[in-house]
Amino acid sequence: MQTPKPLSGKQSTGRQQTGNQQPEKPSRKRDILLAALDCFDSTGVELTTIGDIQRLAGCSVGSLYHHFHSKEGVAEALWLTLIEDFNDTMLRRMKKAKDGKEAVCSVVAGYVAWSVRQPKSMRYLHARDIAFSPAGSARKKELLDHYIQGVFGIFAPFVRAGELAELPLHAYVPLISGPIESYVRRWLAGEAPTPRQVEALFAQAAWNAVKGPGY
Amino acid sequence: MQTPKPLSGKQSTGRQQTGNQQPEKPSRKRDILLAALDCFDSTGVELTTIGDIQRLAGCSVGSLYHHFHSKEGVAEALWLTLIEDFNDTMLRRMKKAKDGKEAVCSVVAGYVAWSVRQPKSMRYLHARDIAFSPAGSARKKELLDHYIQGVFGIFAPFVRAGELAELPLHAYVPLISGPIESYVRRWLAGEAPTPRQVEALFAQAAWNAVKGPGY
DNA sequence: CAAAGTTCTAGAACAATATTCTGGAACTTT
DNA sequence: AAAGTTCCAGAATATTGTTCTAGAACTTTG
Repeated sequence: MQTPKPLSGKQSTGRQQTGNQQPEKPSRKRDILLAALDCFDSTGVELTTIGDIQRLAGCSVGSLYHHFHSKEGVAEALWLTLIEDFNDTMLRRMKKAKDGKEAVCSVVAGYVAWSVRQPKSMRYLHARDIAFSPAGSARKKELLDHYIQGVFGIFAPFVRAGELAELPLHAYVPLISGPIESYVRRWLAGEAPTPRQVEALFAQAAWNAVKGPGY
Repeated sequence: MQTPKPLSGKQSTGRQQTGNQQPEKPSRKRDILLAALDCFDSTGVELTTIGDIQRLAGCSVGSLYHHFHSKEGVAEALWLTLIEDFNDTMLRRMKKAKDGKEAVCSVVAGYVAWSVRQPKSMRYLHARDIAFSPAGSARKKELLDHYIQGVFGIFAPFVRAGELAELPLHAYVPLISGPIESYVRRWLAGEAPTPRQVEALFAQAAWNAVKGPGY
């Protein structure tokens, strides 16, 4: 039902609507990523064929390869797009926190909220083992650094104030989000009930794990 | 350099040593899995070709397809083999614990020890998104149930004794092993120093998260 | 506003890779 | 020791990823 039209008329060949360069609506490129997520989630990246994506996105092979270098390229771009959205959402949420405990809890709550809102995306972020290209790898590092820096900016004051304990730098994230991450992973695999049930419990545990000596 | 020999002589065609049905040494099948782990770890499952595995294992295509149905079949078998070994190792270790705290700490220590001993294996268990066949899926569930049951058998007494808090069933594992799992994942990705440094800290945090009210 | 340039799309041609198939060797069983 | 089974090799085949050519829609420039 996708592209039975011959290349004669002017129906749907070439660009459709491009006048708008606003944040949302590059359309084709986005369609492809969306379709890819669906395919990858249901079939797995390995078993998903270019044809599957192309068919679901309603585009041609050429179009797909114009926007992305390869199948791995699609997988990579999708991962980077999702992680960027996830990071931004989390940071925005953390910034609203008034004290250390609120900040810690916002991480747990944010993680659950984003996962519940887009389970396929979180499953993809979790499960996917991507062979990053040099460029993709650089972009990934860039995003990671930006996120780390943001988190650091938010939490450092609380550590200085003694609200949070002084721990090895790399210990904070696992201590705070490790449990909920682990739980959500199981939930997404169908092995546990909704994370809403344990959200408060895990937030409290996270706070206990990193709170300062006086609290 | 692998198989330049013609099929004339009697050098290396057919079976080599099969007299021993002991736990270790099915040789060919094992060779293939080992080679696959190396390839998958360095190149990623997607980009690894049958030829790569075959070449590294020093076997023919036919042999590979005799033991496994497909490339995904190799990936699946490898995953199941590794998770089984991991589960057994962990259970054996947990069983030695004399009290609740020892049991909890043994999980963290065991997780680190296994990961340090075979980083490639743990990286594969983590990263790999497998499209399980019906049979593989069943086997996976079987292994999971067996493990859960084992863990339950070990921890239940401590819960009854009040050493461990009474929590939602699915909360224990994430609370205990979530943080170290998360940390090890980062370490394996080259984003954090050796887990030995935080092992004690994380064990303590795990204990705090699940210990009973009186402790 | 027309012409040249650019981006985007389509689908056929091509290349790489996964899988099947045939023949035969080594081992096992009777 | 003969029949049956498991295992292995490599060529043949099928599937799927990627490249290529042509042309449509949009953008820019004179």
